[in-house]
Amino acid sequence: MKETINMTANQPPEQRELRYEPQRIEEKWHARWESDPALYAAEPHDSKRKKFYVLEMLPYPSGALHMGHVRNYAIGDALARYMWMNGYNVLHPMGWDAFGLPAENAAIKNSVPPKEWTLRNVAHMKAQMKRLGFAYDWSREVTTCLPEYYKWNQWFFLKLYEKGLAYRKKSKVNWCPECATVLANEQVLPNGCCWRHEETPVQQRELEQWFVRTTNYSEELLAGIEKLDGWPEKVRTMQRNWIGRSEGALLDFKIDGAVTPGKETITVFTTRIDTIYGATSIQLAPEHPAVAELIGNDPGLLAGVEDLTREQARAREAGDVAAVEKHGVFTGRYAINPFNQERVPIWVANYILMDYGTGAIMSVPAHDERDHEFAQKYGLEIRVVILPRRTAEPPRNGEPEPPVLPYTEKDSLLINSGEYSELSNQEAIAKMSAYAEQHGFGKRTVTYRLKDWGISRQRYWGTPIPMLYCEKCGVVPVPEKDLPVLLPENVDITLQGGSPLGRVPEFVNATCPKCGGTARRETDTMDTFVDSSWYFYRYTNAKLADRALDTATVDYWFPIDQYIGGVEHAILHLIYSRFWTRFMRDLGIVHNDEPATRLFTQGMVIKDGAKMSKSKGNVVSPDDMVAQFGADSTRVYSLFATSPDRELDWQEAGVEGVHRFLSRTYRFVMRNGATSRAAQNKDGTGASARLSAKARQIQRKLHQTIKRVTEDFQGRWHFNTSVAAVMEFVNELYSVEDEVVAGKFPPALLAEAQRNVILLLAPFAPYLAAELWEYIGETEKNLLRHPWPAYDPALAKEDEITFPIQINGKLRGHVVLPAESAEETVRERVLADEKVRAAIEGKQVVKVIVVPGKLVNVVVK
RNA sequence: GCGAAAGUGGCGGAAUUGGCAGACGCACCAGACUUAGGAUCUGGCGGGGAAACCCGUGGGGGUUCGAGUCCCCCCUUUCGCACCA
Repeated sequence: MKETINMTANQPPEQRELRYEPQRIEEKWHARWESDPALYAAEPHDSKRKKFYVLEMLPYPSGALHMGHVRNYAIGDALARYMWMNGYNVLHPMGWDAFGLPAENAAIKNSVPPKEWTLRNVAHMKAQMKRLGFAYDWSREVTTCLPEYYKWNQWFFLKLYEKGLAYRKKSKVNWCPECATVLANEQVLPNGCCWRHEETPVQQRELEQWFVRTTNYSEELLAGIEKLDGWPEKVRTMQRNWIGRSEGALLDFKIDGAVTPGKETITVFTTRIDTIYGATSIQLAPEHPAVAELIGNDPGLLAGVEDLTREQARAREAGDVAAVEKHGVFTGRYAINPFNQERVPIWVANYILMDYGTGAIMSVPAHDERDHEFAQKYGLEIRVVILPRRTAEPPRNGEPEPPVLPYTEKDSLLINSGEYSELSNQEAIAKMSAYAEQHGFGKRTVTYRLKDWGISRQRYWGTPIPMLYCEKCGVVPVPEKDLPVLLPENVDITLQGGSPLGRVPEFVNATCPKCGGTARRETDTMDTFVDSSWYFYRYTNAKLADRALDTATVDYWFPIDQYIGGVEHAILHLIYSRFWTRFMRDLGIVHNDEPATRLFTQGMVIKDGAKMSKSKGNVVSPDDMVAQFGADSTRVYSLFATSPDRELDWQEAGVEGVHRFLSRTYRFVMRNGATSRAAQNKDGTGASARLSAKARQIQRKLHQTIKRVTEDFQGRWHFNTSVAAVMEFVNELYSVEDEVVAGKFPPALLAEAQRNVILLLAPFAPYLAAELWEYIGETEKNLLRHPWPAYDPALAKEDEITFPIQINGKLRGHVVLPAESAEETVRERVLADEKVRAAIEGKQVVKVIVVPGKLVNVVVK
């Protein structure tokens, strides 16, 4: 007999208690957990236990958590709790990426000081996180906008400067008019727009800025990617592309005819020196310095080049650079190919970029698609100089033109290349490079796409760059003892007129520490990506006052065992962090090369097929979900809807479904937990011989469930199937509830089943788990200190197997046999089966395929 | 254009090694209990067919006793890269 659950208030109290009320349960436990801050604290670094550092990317305190955050933290929290239960000393911290533009924009709009606005948001979001039940060690909280943190940004900057890794230069920089500040290359989207303002094209400005020499580590950052086998291949590829290494040679072409002394040559960069006999022109970027020299004052040519410059700029803004039609202007001048002394025309073309290589190329139309397109358009000669060995024959007249291919295969062969003909492409590159070096017109080189990191920002809400400009001594660093350079408060923030700090005389006017004379303070602040490049080290000892970090503590915790965040940081944050780790290693304060051994990038949360956004009106607020269904349901749904690496389409009905499942679990334990409590004998596993078939089935299913959930944690993190497995088991428990109520079910097994359901749910639904754990009378109050359940493979094993029987590969029936049946027995039993005999009547059995434990296929003719 | 991932019921998704396609959940349908049901419980639920059966994992070929899974060709979607010389 089943009890009826009634929602109305006039029901007997014992029935009302069966109603799952997440608000009541979660508020109760929330209060208890609040009063015990040590609950989720990691042990100190001299702990003998094995450590596990699980980290989720710290949020920007924009005002409120969104579902993407919830999902990210639900994944990390499940893992952290699982590792705790597996006996690890777990570090699971959280902090705030608290400097940045939105605070300033809010200040302008609502006249709230950025600090106030930020800290208020931090307080609110922290409360949200706690309400969601995430198990963070708040004693290690890091807030990057506080002097106790940014002081160390400044200290690191001084070290960068000291080591020659920070320098100041005037150069063209990316300027976002909307942000009213400079952006690093990494912060410009592929379409040439700002990473924050996805539709605002970035402009170029000439400014004097601080740069960090990330390129000193280009080679190492690239090589290191190979060892990061715990990172998604996608992220590794993106980083490889971003660093963009290419090996090649610089070659000087002499300009034919009269030129200004000192400007006699044009240097090209090529990765294919072996094709130089096929070079039939030189192509310059419109902004190449030699252009003025070559075209002089010719008004037609000047106008032509101007057009090319404009086309390039327009293409960059349109974001579809490769699709722009190639276009060029012949300068009327020639250069000399240093290998065969041939005169080749010099052109200016819109497809040549000034900021890669040297801004000049040798054009080989037969072996480069772009050059080919250009040459065809302007009727330039296309000369084949390399072919695969098998077809190493020049094309004859009347034959179709050979395909334009780069031909880099080992068995390729040069033709029409003087003394280098008959060499393979690799041999030719080696010999020709050596020849060029010997004769002083070229050298081997490696080019990278990665540029130095421009970190100056003309904004207020960031770390002040600790530098002074003295009239006498020039650039002078702030002495370490004077750190931090405090960010002044009550600053008038506008988007006009450069850095807001420049308008604060008390800040700007300083004394030179070298000569005691008057000095001017640097008024730019640091890119906020500096803050996030090393914050995870600070967690290991967040309160340390005299140093950025303690090396011994970092050595214990690092590298991070599992880093979890969005793929949108694949380049920006994750390249800067990798750089910063190496910089700190070379300072001798850390000993790891990489910050994190494993990286997991979770999928986006979308709704109705689109990214959640205010403008689309499809934003789901975590607060609403918690109010309606509770934190546990919200969290479990975010894991159950799909696997964590995939895009998640938020469906409220799905949250309801999860809520229903948790209710069912709650009700089952509330009804039957007392039996459990009474069962003092907790060894439910030993008595299998005496169990009824039904009880044995529950026991088997229990062990299978533990196995499935455990394997999901150890493998692919498909928590959707973990949750499904527990659902199946709870359904199974319901199927024997009649027996349970009638007292016919073994109490020890029932107790074991309920205990393990709670333990299996603990990483996903911590509130419900705590409530039920207490209810069944468990004494170890902190579930995280309770060992993760182990399964017994023998008990998980099926005694009997229902073999699917196929005839010629089509399913025709089933035969139930003991699991251990010998192949021969299976064959006999199957062929003796009535249905099988009927189906093969009058046919010849060719063979019988028995797949042990799986299925049987009878092949007949 | 190049590269990667994906394509399975009305929907979200299961099915690590080739072995019962559609677990689990949502929605839907029927029933039970109810004054009531947006609660709960029971059952059903890929398509066709009265049934036996037949068809079914984007499309087309192939390998195999057996293919969602492996191979070849094509289509679509998403993401990343994109005059990088």
